[in-house]
Amino acid sequence: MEKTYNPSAIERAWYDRWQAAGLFHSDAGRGGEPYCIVIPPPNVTGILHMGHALNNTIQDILVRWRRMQGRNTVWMPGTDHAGIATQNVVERALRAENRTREDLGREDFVERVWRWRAEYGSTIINQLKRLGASCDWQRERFTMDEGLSDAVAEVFVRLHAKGLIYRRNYIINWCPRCHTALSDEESAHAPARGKLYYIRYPLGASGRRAAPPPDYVVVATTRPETLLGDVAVAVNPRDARYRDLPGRVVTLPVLGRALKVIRDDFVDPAFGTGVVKVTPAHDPNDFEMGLRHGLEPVNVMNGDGSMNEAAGPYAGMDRFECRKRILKQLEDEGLLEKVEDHEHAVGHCYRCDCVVEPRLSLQWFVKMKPLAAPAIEAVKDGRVVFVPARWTKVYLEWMENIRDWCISRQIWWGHRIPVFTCGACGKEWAQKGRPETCPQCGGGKIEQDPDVLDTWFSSWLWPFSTFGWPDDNPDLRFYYPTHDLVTASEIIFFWVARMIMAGLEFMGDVPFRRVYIHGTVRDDAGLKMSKSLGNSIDPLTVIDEFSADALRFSLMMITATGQDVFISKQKFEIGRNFGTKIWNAARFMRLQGKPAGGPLDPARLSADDMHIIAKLQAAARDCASNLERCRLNDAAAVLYEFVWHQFCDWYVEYAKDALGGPNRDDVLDLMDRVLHTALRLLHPFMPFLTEELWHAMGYGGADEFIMTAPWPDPAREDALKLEVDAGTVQYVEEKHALITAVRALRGDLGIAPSKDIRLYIEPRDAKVKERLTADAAAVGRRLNAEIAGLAGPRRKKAMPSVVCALGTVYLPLEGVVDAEAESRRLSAEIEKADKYLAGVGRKLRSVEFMTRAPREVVERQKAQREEVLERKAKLETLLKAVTETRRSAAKK
RNA sequence: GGGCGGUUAGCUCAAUUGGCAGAGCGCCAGCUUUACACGCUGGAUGUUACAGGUUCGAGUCCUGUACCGCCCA
Repeated sequence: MEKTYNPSAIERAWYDRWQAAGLFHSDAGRGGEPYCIVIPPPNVTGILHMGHALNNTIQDILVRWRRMQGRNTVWMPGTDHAGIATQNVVERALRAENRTREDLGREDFVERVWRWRAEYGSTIINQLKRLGASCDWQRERFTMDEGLSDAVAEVFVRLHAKGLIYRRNYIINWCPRCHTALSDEESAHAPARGKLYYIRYPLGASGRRAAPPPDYVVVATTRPETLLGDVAVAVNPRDARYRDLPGRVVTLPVLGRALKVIRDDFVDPAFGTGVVKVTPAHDPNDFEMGLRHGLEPVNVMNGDGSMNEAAGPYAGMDRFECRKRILKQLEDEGLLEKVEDHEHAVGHCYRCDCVVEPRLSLQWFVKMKPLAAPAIEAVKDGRVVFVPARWTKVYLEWMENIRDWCISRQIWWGHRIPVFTCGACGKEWAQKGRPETCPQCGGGKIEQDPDVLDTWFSSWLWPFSTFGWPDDNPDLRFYYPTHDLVTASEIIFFWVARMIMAGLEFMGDVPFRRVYIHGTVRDDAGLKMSKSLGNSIDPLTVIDEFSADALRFSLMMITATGQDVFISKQKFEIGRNFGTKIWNAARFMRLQGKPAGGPLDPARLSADDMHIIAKLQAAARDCASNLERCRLNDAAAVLYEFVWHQFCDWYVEYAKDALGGPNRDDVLDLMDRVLHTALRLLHPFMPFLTEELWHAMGYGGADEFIMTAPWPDPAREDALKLEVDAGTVQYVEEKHALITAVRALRGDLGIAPSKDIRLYIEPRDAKVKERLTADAAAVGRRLNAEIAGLAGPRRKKAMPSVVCALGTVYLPLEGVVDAEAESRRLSAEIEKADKYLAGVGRKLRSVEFMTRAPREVVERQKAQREEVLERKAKLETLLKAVTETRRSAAKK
């Protein structure tokens, strides 16, 4: 075995062997208790980033743990077709050839996307394999697969039949670059520093005499180019300033159109001047206002963000250029009163970050309220649980204010909307598959709706479409509902909420029982990692540099449950160093030879043996309970503490002595049992290293794997079920404290670590004396000292000493003692004790504390006071000896 | 504007039901100690953001303030 673990070749080899042995595959026919996770399908155009690494490490840990527990475990993998993103990628490639998708035509373009997918679509899947993800790859699905497409059509037809899908001319979010409608969720609001333009709209003729100057009203807007689509101006009915305005007519600048003045509660008198322009085709609120007042919208923009014929002189111009020109014209005509800085939220396309344009168009929608109601219930009554629980509120808030879902997209890559129109009779209907003839008139000239569906319209079916729905089949019955869903908060509305709705609607049951929402990966400065910021750390680079195990373990150590995680390269040293530590502990054991084996004989166990067994039991228990609660960082920390600090720092060091004595075989055996158990506890976190060591240590045959070894079970394993005496454990802890204290004293006194010294221990009582007698040699070696006596020194004159729980330790260092320093040290200790006693004394003298605090708390305080009093007395005795020594020295 | 989260050691974060605040990293000192310098030993470091309140007792519960972040409108 090498001095340091060399992971790269080893990791690839084990992953291949696991796959070859079929260990990732689950078969419903095998029965048992299922455990199922469906992967949040990564975008087929995606490459692995730290968010994926975190998300999938968590899932893999849960899955590997359940698999070892014997559950029939499946982790369903796959990718989604990412309609807009994938289309963009392929269009970009076409552009390089100076071609457009229109040049190719719809059929050839879609064919071209499939070819792209065949070539590049498995990049992220292969990267997940490098991470160690134990997905059931035989089941890998893609949202455009035949089966999943069938599920999409089935769902559309069912909802359409129920009246839950409708088509409507409505204001939606339009991305002028991707050239399609977006759902509200896909338009991400980002604060933008814009301007607020105050524009004069001349007052026109009304029934009455013209008003005295000024003969205009001032309207404030952030988007002056949309004034071309104005059909009215509005004021709040309670706004006293404009009581006389409604009923009059104003003239739209630039185009000279006559506009009504309407009164509407929506208008905020505090915004701008209190007079707003009403542009129903280009603003959602104006659209609603338009409906209330029967105004005919005027659409002034094309799908690509250029102005259309309704924009008059500005037709054909880009929207931002148009803004500039209009402002120039207004200024020239003296209609631009002023311009203010104005910060406001602007929608951006979540795929291309382009500024989203609210646009009136004919789109398909899903009516959400009826679907939301049961999904709200499912979370309220605990059928679906969020971890951490605070997300419940976020979910419910959104669900209770849910708006209809715009599902049509004006792109080509995706599931085509299964709605058909007869060219002969005009009949429109939804159905699966391609109809030959019109069901009404029998005509054969049939047109399919050109639009495709939102990608999330297939993702929301993922927990059951991947198992073959709508066909009723054994897999679906066995694995559904799944157990845990692991995802990030960004996706709660997009995906989690919709899956719960779909599961209840189409399966009649929730899609999963628990949703674990983990944090966002950020860089060291707290910024979200993103390609555009250039602050991302590539997980593959980390794997190359530190190993997948190091990446996984480090991520878990630093990611507090549900909190955001701050990452720098340096953080991955945690996992790498830990891996090397384990590797070397195992290497040490191997150098010592193999144990004989056989059952554990409690009669042959020393106090240290008992102690490490107790710690192992606690680690196994705490690890499992933390995994149970999704507290993966706590589980990782428990294992780190146990392996490094309990096992390596204390037990292996103890073993170094015991190996030279009569208990050699017992110690070899126990170290082996501990490592054997610890490796299994660690396997979900560090699958590769543990598998490698499992075989290197000979814990399984060539065709056996730690991956499928049983999870440590306290009911079945010798060391785990052994009952350990609490007094023995306490004794060892106190012994460790004594060793640490004496080491510190040596350090204080500047005694070189290599210098052999003698020391006396005056034990607390006979029982401790008996135990220390057996341990004297071992304690001495830990301190590089000889225990010269266990009755205290013969002459109690001044010498460096330290008071411990087990007793007082004396270092007889004739002539070396600096009496003054020793006196200072002891005084400081006494002072500390006094400070503590003062605090406790206050409490114990307080009538309120004594009468109101629970009895155990009072008892604990009393016991602690006794302990500290005793310690103080010992310290005082020591100080007295030092003082006497100093006095006699002074006399000389 | 509404909601949520956060503010604890130099940094990143812990702290079960309220009971004298911990870890990792970093820092300082020492170390060829029978695996490990990706290591070993020891050490220092806190007005728990601020102001009130409840309580025998508050990092923890309540109210308010400030700042940071996220989500929604």
